[in-house]
Amino acid sequence: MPIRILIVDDHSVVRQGLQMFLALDPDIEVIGEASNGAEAVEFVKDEQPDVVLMDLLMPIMDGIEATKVIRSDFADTEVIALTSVLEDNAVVGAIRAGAIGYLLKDTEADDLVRAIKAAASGQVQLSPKAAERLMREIRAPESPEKLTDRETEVLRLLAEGKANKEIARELSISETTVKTHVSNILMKLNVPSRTQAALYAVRIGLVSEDSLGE
Amino acid sequence: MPIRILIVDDHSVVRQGLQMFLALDPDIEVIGEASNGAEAVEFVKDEQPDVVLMDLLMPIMDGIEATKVIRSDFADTEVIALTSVLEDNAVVGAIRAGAIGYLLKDTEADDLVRAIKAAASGQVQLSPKAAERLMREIRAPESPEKLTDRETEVLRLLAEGKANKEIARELSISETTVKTHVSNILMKLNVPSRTQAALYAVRIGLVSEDSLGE
DNA sequence: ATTCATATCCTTCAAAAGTAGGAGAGAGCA
DNA sequence: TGCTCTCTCCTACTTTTGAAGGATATGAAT
Repeated sequence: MPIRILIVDDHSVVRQGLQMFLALDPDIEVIGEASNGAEAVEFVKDEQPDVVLMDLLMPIMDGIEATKVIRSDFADTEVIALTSVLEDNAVVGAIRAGAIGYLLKDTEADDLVRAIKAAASGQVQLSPKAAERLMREIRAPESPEKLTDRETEVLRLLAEGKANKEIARELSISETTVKTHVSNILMKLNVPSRTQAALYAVRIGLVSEDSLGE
Repeated sequence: MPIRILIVDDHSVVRQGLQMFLALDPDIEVIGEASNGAEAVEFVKDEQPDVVLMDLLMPIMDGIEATKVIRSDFADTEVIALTSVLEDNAVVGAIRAGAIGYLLKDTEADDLVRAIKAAASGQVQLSPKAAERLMREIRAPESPEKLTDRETEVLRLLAEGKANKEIARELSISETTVKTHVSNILMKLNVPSRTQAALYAVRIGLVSEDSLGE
C-alpha cells in the first residue's frame, strides 16, 4: 500500500506544486493538506498519515511547534521539514522537535520522493546544505546559547526598537535590570550591540515584520 | 493567442505549483522558467514574454533588480511580483522598480489567472495586503523625507548592525561625518534611535534578510 | 553671480548603552 | 540541606550615540 502523506504549507501555490511532484509516484498518496500547524495536528489526530511534509514558517502555529506536538503524540507519523530559507536555528530546532528530515524547497522531484520513502522507513534525510549547517552547528562552539524566558521577552521589546527605559517601564522592572538582561543577551547571542540583537530577533522571526517600527 | 508567461522563482516546487495553476486556463501559456534574476533577464531578452511572474527573494540577482532591468529594457513585458508573506513589505520597492502587480503566494488559482490577464492588458493588480501597505505608505502624513544617496548608503551599513566607527572605516570618512549622516537619517525618518532606523531599513527591504547578522 | 543641496569635518555636551562585579530572594533539584 | 538557575537590583565606570551649532568645498541650478 502507498505511503500516506499530509502536506502542510500556508501557500496554496506550494501545496499545489508538491501535489504535482508527488503525483508522479504510485507509491505515494497525498491524503490531505493543511495551511497551518493547528490544522496539521488536527489532521494527524484523525488520519495518522505516514509522513508529514511540514513548512516551518506559518501563521497560527509554526512548523516547529506542530512538529513537536505530532512527534510526541503520534510516534508513527514521521515529519519532514520543508522550508524555503536555510536558517541555522531552524535546522537545529526542527531536528530537536523530532523532524526526521530537513529539505529545502529547491529540491528536485525525485529527491523529494526519495526522501519521503526514506522517512517512511525511519531513515534520516537532510539536504546537503542543511547537513552542512548542522555539522557546522555541532562543531562550532559559537552556537547561540539559549535565552531565558525573561531575556526573550526583553529581546522582543528591544527588537521593536524600544529603549532600555521604555522596556523597564513596560515590564515594571528597573532600568538597571533591563541593562543586565541586555548584557546577558548580547553575550549569549555573541553580538556587540543591541542593533545586531534586534536584527537577529527579526531574522529568527521573534518579532513579526509587521510590527517593525510601528 | 495566449498570454505568454515566464515564471521566475528559485524553488522548483513553487515553479511546479504555478505551472499547475496556470495550466487550468487555455488563454495562458507558460513559455519558460528561470531560477534567478540573471536567467530571467536573459530569457526576456530572447523571448519577450507578455508577463513575468517574479519572486523577489532569489540568489544571483534579486527580483527587484531584475524587475528594474526588464522594465527599463523591455517595456512590453509586464512584471508581477509574487512573494511569500515575509517579504510583503518590499511592495514599494517592487512598484518603484516597475512591477505592475504585487501578489502573495497564498493567492488562489483563479485570482492569479485574473491578475495575469489584467497585467497583460496593462492594469495594475495588488493583493489586498499589498494595497494596504501602499496606501499606508502614501497616506502617512509623516511620510519619511527622502534620503540622499550617501545617507542611504550609511543606513544600509547601519542596518547591518555596524557601529559608526565601522561605517566610517568602510566609507573612508570620519566618524564625525558618519554621526552627522546618522543624525540626519534619524531626523528624516522621524525615529529616535539607530535601532529603529535599522528596523525601518529591514522593513522597506533595503537590506535582504539573508544579510542580517551574518 | 548667487543660491541651493550635498558632503565633508570640527567641538562641545548630554544621554543612552554596555561592562564589571557585586548581592539577595525564590524555585527547583539532588 | 546544599546547589544551581533565574530574576531582581545596585554602584562605578567606559564607550557609543546623538544633538547642537558651527565651518568649508563642490557642483548644479537659476
